Parts: sequence; C-alpha cells; structure tokens
Amino acid sequence: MKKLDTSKSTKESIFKAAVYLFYDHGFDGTSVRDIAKRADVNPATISYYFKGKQGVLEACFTHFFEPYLRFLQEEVEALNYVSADLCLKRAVYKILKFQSENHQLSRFIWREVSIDSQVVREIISSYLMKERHYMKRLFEQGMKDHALKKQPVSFLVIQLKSMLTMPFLHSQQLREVWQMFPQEYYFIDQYYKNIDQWIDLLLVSEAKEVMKKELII
Amino acid sequence: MKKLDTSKSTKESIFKAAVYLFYDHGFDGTSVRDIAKRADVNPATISYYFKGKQGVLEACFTHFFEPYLRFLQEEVEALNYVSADLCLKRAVYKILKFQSENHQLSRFIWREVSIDSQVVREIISSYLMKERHYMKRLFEQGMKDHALKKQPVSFLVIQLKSMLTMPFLHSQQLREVWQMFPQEYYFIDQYYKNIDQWIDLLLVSEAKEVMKKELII
Amino acid sequence: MKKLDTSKSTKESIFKAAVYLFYDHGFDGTSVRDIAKRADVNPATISYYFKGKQGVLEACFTHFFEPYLRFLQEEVEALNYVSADLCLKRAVYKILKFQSENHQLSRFIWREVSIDSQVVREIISSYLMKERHYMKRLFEQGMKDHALKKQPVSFLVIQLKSMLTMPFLHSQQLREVWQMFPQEYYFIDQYYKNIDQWIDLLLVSEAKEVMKKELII
Amino acid sequence: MKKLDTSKSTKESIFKAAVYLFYDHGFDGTSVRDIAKRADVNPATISYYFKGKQGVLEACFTHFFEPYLRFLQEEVEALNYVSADLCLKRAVYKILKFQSENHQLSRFIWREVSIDSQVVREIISSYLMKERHYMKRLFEQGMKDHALKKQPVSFLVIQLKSMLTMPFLHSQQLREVWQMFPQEYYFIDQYYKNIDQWIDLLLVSEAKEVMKKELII
DNA sequence: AATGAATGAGTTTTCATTCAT
DNA sequence: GATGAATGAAAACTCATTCAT
Repeated sequence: MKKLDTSKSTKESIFKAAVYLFYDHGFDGTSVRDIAKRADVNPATISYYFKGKQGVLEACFTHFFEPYLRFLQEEVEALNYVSADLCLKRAVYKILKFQSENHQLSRFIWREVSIDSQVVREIISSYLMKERHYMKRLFEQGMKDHALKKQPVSFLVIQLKSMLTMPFLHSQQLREVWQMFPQEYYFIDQYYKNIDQWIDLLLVSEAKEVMKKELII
Repeated sequence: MKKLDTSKSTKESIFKAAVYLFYDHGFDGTSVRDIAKRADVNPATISYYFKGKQGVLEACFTHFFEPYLRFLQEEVEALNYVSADLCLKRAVYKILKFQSENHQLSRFIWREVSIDSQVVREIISSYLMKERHYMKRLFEQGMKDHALKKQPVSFLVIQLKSMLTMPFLHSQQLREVWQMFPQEYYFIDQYYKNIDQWIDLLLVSEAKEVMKKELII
Repeated sequence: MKKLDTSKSTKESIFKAAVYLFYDHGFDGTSVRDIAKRADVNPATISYYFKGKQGVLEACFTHFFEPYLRFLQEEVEALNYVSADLCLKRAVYKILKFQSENHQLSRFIWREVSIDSQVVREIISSYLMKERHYMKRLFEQGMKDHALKKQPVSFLVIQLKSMLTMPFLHSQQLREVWQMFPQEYYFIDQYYKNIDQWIDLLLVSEAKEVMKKELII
Repeated sequence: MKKLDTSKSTKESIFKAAVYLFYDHGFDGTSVRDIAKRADVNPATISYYFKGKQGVLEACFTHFFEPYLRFLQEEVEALNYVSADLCLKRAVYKILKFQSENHQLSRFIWREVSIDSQVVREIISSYLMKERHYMKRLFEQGMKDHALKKQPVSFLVIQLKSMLTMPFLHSQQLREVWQMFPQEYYFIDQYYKNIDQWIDLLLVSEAKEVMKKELII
C-alpha cells in the first residue's frame, strides 16, 4: 500500500494531481478526496501540506502567475534596449510557450479567474493589476516610440489577451471540434505566426513606415 | 404562504436566479438552495420544474445556443445573396449584441464549456459541431468568391472566436481592471469596430483588390 | 392525455397499481408517485380517493383479510355438520385457491405483516386474533370429536400457517430457484395434496382409527 | 466529543443497530439517521464504514448466509459417513438454532428476500442457488440410499423451508398471538420435535422399513 | 511525515400531502 | 371527479477538515 518510489515528493504529486483534476472538472467540481485518490495519498495529507483545499488553489495561482508576470516584466525592462514591437512579440511568444508547456494549469487558471469567488479574487486581483501595468507599458512605450500605431490601448490589450488565452482555455474544444492541439509544440509556432501577423497589420506596419519616413527626413 | 404576485412565472424566475448565480459562482459553486433562495421558492420547486439541477443547466445551454446558432445560420443562408465578408461581419455584430444583452448567460456558458463534465459535453458537442459547420461555411464561401483572402480557416476561426467570447467570459476582469463594460450598448459598437478592422486587414483587403483587378480585366 | 376508457373506475385502477407495486417493492419501497404513474393518474388523485398512502394500505388489508377470514368462518360454522378434518382440509383448499388467485396481494400482505410499523399492527392485530380464534376452533373441535389426534395446537397451527403462506410469500424464489409457479392453478392442486398428506399423517390417521374403534364398540 | 469507550468497535455497533432496526421496520422503513442515532454515531460514519446504506444491507446478507450455507454444506459432506435422514435432521437443528440465536437478523433476511429490489436479488440469487443445491443433495442422496421415501423433492423442500423460516419471519405474530417465543432456547427444542416428526412421517418411516426388509433379506 | 477514524455542515433529491381550481 | 402547482420535511450522501497517533 505504501508508495515505493517517493522520489517525487508527496507535495509535488499532490499538486500535479490537483492541477489535472482542476483542469478537467474545475475547482468546485473537484474534491480533496479525488485529489488524494489520484495522488495516492490520504486526504489528510493534503491538509497537512497545503493547509486545506484553498491552499492548493493558491499554490496553483502562484505557479502560474509568477512565471507569467516575469515574462512580461522581462520584456518591459527590455523596452530600454529593444524596439517595442519586438518586445511585444517576444512576450507573446514566451507566454504562448509557457502556456503550452503548462496547458492544464493554464486552462484551469483562466477559467477560474472568471469566477466570482471572493477568495479567488483576493488572490488574483494583484496579479491582474500587475499584468495590466506591464501590458500597458508594452503598448504605450511602443506608441511613444512610433514603433506602434497610435490607438486606444484597452481594446488592443483585450484582443491580444483573448488570443493568448483562448486556445488554452478552450483547448478541449479545439481538440475535439477543430482537431488542433494546443499542447503540441508545433501548434504554438503556427499560432504565434497568426498573432504576429495581427500585430504587424493592426499595430506596426504603418507606424514603422511613419518612422521610416521620419528617419528619412 | 402562497405567492401573491406570480406575474412572472415561477419557472422563469428560477431560471433567472440560476443564470445569475451560475454566472457569478459557476455551476458547481452554486447550490440548488442558493437558487431557490434567490428565486424565493422552495428548493423542491426547482426539481419540480427542471427535474433537478442538471435540468437547469440544460435549459441554460438551450437558451444560449439556440439563438446563437440561429444568427450564424441566417448569415450562412444569406451567403447566396450577399457578399461573404458582409455576412461574416453581420454575424459578428449579431453575436456581440446577443451576448451583450445576455452577458451573464454568455459568461457562464463559455466558462462551463471548458469543463470536462461528461454530461455537459454530451449536451454541448452537437451545438459546437453546428457552430463549426456554419463558421467554416462563412469563411470558405468567402474565399471561394474571392471576397476573403485565401488562408487556412481553422486559425482564423479560433482567433475570431477568441475575440467574440473573451470580453464576456472575462467581463469582470474587464470591468475591474480595464474599466470596460461589455454589457453596455456602446461597448459592443466600439468593440465591433475592432473586429471589423481585424476582418478587413487580415481577410478582406487583398481579396477585394484582387477581385477589383479581375473585374477590370 | 385523458383516459378514454374509464370503464374500470379510477379508484380500482389505483388499487391495482398499488397492489402490484407493493408486491414488488414493498410498502415503504413504493411511492405514491410510482402508484400514480402506473395507474396513469395524478398523485393528488390517490389522496383524493384513499386519503393518503396509509389509506391504500388499509384497503389492501381489508381486501385480503375479509375473504380470508370468511373462509375460515364458513368452515368453523360447518363444524356442526361436517367432520373437523374435512372442514380443515376445505379451509386449507379455499385459502390456497384464494391466495393463488390473489398472489400479488398475498405476498405483500404476509410480508408486511412481519413489519413492526405501529400503524400496520393496529390494523392487523384484530384480524390475526380472529384468525387465531377460527384456527383453534378448527383444531380443537376436531380433537374433541376425535377426528384429530390430540396434541398441542399451537405448534400445529404454526406449521400449517407456514405451509399456507410460504409459497406465496416467497413466490419469486419458488419461480426462479425451484421452477414452481404458485399463481398457476395446477400448483395449488399439487401443493394441496402435500398439505393433505401432512394433515392425514400428523393429525388424522390415528384419530380416525381411534374413532373407528370407538364406533365399532 | 470523542467516544471514550470504543470497546465494541464502531463498525460492529453500527451493524447491530442496523440489524435491530431492519428487523423491526424493514430496510426501506429504516433511515441511516435512525441507525446512526441508535448506534450513537454520526450518520456520516455509516457511509464511512459501509459505503452507504446498501453496504449495510450487503453485510447483513453475508452475516446470515455464510453460516447458514456452511451448516448445509457440512451435512452434505457428512452424507458420505452418516445416513441421510440423520444428516437432514442435524441440518434442520443447526439452522433452527442459528436462527434462534440470530432471530432479528433471520426475520429481516427472510422478509427482505421477498422484495424485488434489483440490488437485493443480485446479492441473494447466488446464495439461494447454493441453498437449492445442498437441499436437493440432502434429499436425493437420502432417497438413493433408501433412507428417505421416494417422492418429488421440490414440494418437500418448499414445505421444509416454510417450517424453517416461518417462526422467525413471523416471530412477532407468534409472540403476540400465539404466546410462543422463537428466540427462547426451549422453543427450538420443541419446534424441532415437530419437524422431526414431519420428517419421520412423510419421509423416513416407510423408507426405513423398506430398508429393514431389504436388510433382512 | 503521514494517516485512519470520525464528524458537522451542507449537498441534491424525493416524498406525501395540500390547496385552489 | 380530478388535477397542476407548490411545499415542508426528510431522505441518502458527500465534503473538507480535525485530531490522536
């Protein structure tokens, strides 16, 4: 009955089990006993390590948002040395790759974000405010530098965020209805190209031309 | 003990209460008792009318997908008389408007669609297959008529669907983080322009030019 | 939706449905809605006619015990004119036949009799006291007349009652395990012979011989 | 809040409480809350140990049929060394004694056996088939050895089973109407004599006589 | 470090019944 | 005579958590 191979720490295996089940059935649709069974541990062990179901949820958010925000932050910092459109594109690519590599966690996070549980919101709101800050910087700096076409930022960010999250949020729909597989490495390469094109068409092209003209003069 | 004002039918008021609570807390996060309390009826009444919590869920899906698919179907049928890019845009507008008017239901639906409850999927899959069919028709007919630029359809549909659903799915994030209000009538007008622009840039422009050239010759 | 043929009164069809379901699933295992569905009436109708589930139960007991006790009573009265062993045998036969013709009701009654519901017992106890009275008379008169061998009555009655009720109480077991069919007319003929033999061997034979001797002298 | 005296294991005390209540009110007439209250535990504890009300029922069947069938099996095996009529009688006595010592369980079992719950039947049918097998062996071997009179087995078994179960099934009727007490040790001794007599008269006597004659010759 | 026993609170659903019509 | 709407009560069960070990 005892686990023979405890190479992977108990805590980690609980986390993995939780992510998988949250991904499939949602937070409210998953019971600690489900997690315990899948991780092959006693339910009490989960409370022991995570101090309750809530704690597992918080761990999930941390595991997602910390890398996610780091990618944005890196590119915002790079704005000082690299043109904004490039930074934006690199951020997009990193985020797509990260989500693809953690597609279960991603789907779960973006779904749960849309639930009005008071607890979730307390955890999340600061993350989202940071995201907003970085996103805005990326776009606004670009416009200031004429790397990006001037236009209201909000709608653009919404559109971009839509495209960044949707394939992972509705991954199963993509798989079953559209035969696309967001967790495969080649998917993000292709999908990235589409967003790249979107950035070029809506944001960059004219701006760059304007910039070129200005440079000529 | 009896209700005096049964102007709005009991069944309807249960449905409304359910939609609101599902929208806020998700299906699994909402109890029958919550719904009953909000609709000011006895919990048993819900089973009486909907034959269980499940039944309420099914009613939600029906209420959403039946109009939703009708809009798509209408425009697919219009393809015979009207240019594809226009049909596409009209479908987009109708869907945005419908979702805006039913933003609670919309958010809930698109969130729940991403949950792997076996029951949900049985209900949903046929709806989604129909959606796929109509969407493909709209794009492919357009390309055949040279109204739309030739390119792989799947990624376009995914992008479009992203943009159509996301503002409603993450409405609360939009409100709290971005001060945008998807349920307001002016939002969709503005947001529609962005998608319109996306269609023009990514899909139409060149195709129409090609068409013009062909017409000249 | 309305019943076309109301030839058989609603009340009767409710009763029939109830007997069938009680027979199969027991009183507590049957809901008024089950009965209503089977009788194709509204559940309220049952309360209307029988004044509640309880009332249906009482009707069942009446329908069973009134004929049942009448058969016993008839033979007790016949004791004045006919020899006791014959009366006993005739009672046995009548009861077997009656139960065979009402095997569903019989099974249900004998099962329910063994349940300590306070309500059931109030209804039943007077019936059972009457049964005891008649049974004792049948045996004791027989012994007084030397038609039956003298011996403690109680055990005999218990044995007889066992044999009278068991095939109907465990009818389904008889069917499935022993391929015997207590509701078929030929079954009771055969089964009667066995009880007849039992009566002859345990009760009559010696007594009759004694009687014969007495008559001779 | 914790129980101080867990001398009798919790599981066992739940089982005892359940048997008592099932005996009195039947399975469907007993709620888990009733059991929990009687066993002085939390209702959830019952699901914890028995995995639901159903599980308690199954435990009851096991506790009854395993010894019951063992007694039969023992005597069937003894057929090789001991005359069939003796084996039969010993089986009868063992079963009577066992039922007397477990009269609550016995009554409940024989009553519930007569209910057409699909679940009950799945559990039971294999037990009953085994019972049939042993019973037939006991009778048929006896007839082959001329220890028992030749005659159709089925009816005999039915009669025997009737007499074996009835006093326990209708124990309360026996007590209240006939002032007999099947759970008292002296009852089974007396009752056994009656069955013994039945066996001798219907089955053995002639056969033994035949056998004696054969031995003489 | 990890668990088995046990629970209080809460889940959905079913039940028998009532009452206006 | 018969019913549809509605319900209070109770059913079985599940849940996250605790605590002694």
